[in-house]
Amino acid sequence: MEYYPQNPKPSCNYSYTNEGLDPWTIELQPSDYLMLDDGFGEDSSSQNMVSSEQVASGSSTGYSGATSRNNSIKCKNGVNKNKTEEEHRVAFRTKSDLEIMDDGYKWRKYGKKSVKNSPNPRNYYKCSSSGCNVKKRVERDREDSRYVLTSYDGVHNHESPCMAYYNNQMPLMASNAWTLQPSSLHSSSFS
DNA sequence: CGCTTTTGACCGGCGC
DNA sequence: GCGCCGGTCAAAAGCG
Repeated sequence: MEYYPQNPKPSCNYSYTNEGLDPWTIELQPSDYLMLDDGFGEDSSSQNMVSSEQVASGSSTGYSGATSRNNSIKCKNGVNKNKTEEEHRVAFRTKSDLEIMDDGYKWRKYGKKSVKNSPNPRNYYKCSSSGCNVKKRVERDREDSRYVLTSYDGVHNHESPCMAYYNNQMPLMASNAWTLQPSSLHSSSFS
C-alpha cells in the first residue's frame, strides 16, 4: 500500500488510520462537515455523531442495504479481493447546495440509482485515473436535503491532479507543506 | 475525437 | 425459486 504525504486539502487524503484522520477532523470540524456512520444514512439518529472508528474500519455493518460484501468482495470473475483493500472506506456529510465537490481528484460517473426510502437518487463515481479503482457515492441526505452524503471506497494509487499541479508549479511550497507531520499541524497551524 | 454523462439492463446476494 | 434491492455495465448521447 502506497502512502501519500499529508495533504493540506483533507478531502484529498483517503488514508483512514488515526493519524490520517486528524487532518480530516481539523478541517472538517466546522459544523458543515460531519463524519458519518458508514451506514450512509441508515440511521438518522447517528447523523451528528463522529464515528471515526466505524468510518475508518468499514466494520461489519458495511453499507446499509448493500449486498453482503463485508468480508470479501467478489469480482465479476469470482476472485475475492483482499479485505484490507476493501476496508478503505470513508463517509461524511456535508452541508452543500452542490453535490459535486472538487476534492482534487477527477471522477467519472458510472451509475445512478434511486434508493429505497429516499426521494433522492444515489450517484456512483469512479476515479478517472487509469488503474485507480477508488469509488465514490454521493447522495442527498434523505432526512435533510441540505446535506450531501459522500462515501469514498478505496485508496488512490496515484497522487491527485491538484497535488501534481502544486508539485510541478511550486516545488518549494509543496515540499514544505507536504512534509508536515500531523502533530506539527496541530501545534503550528491549528492552535 | 476523446472523454464524460445518461440511463436502462443486467448481476448477485438476501429474505421469504 | 422468485422478487427485491443495491451496485455495475455499457451503448448511446452529449460536450468541449
